Amino acid sequence: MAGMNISCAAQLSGVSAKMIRHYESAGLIPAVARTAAGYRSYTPEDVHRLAFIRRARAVGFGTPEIRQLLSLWQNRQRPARDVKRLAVEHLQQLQERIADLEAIADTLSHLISHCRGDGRPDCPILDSLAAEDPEPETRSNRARRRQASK
Amino acid sequence: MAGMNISCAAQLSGVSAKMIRHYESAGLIPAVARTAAGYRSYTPEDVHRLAFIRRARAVGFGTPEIRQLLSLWQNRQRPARDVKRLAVEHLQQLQERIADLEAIADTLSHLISHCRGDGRPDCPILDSLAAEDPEPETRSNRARRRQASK
DNA sequence: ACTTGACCCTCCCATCATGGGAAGGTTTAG
DNA sequence: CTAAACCTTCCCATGATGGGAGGGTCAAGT
Repeated sequence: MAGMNISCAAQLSGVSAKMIRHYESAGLIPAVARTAAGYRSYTPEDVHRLAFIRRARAVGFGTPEIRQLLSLWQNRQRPARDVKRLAVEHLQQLQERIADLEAIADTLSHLISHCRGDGRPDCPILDSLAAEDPEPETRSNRARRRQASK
Repeated sequence: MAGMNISCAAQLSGVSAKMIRHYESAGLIPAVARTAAGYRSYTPEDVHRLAFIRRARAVGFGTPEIRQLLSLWQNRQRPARDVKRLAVEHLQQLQERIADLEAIADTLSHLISHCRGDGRPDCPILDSLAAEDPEPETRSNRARRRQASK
């Protein structure tokens, strides 16, 4: 019945109007109904779908994964296995990113702890960045090796 | 003397030719010398600077921070304090991102552990994403609160 | 000398999620 | 009837990175 405006749908779903249009153009949500004047008109179901997307994004899923999640959600016959596999893969990616960031943070805090940080110019942080030889263990390093070993 | 080609500089510095041009247009490195034909010509110093940038990026610094690091590096009179402050701020950001990702990963692995993942369709992961009410603790949540409390 | 392959150049486009903003039409309350 | 508050589409920007097209250049082999 009462279709609502995009800004109303935005408030109810917690997704900005900007992003709602974006998701529509990205095909995450089907094109909704329009009023005579061309205004988008949302049903509560549309809003529910948008909120689903918001929550999926909040746990870090990207557009392609969300697309799959939505289709699994719609499908009453889905095997929970498929959902779980998707989630586990995503979790592994998250854990990789966390490990990468932690390695970086460790390197950095190591450097920081060796820097007196007073008014004098000598600083092991800059020294390390300027170092000729040693290539420290970094994300891009390991990513490169991962690539190479594929 | 022997200025080198961009691909040579790329190999020596570990920065792709693509990114070298990019850093130049972004102003991270001054425009280098050109041959008569317009080819960029790099000195060992240029390469050193590029490698500095690569290492700075490897510990996660972004363009603006690297800009500052480079100018501190050039400046023989810099106080180590300034370098350290930059690094500490960056480390804090890293730790925030790590905490955010860990919160997400925790939520996700919690959901996963409750999903049998067999051939049947009921799945707490989808249920949670479709949930009407409870808004789980997420990065965007806290970021929003941080914004709001500023 | 001439061809060929390996370079180099500059632009443009795409990613991913998000927002800013302009130009212009619509609706609604005063 | 007007002004505010909507709505629409389209373009641009972020940040790091790569792909590719179209076109010029250089070095080595014939």
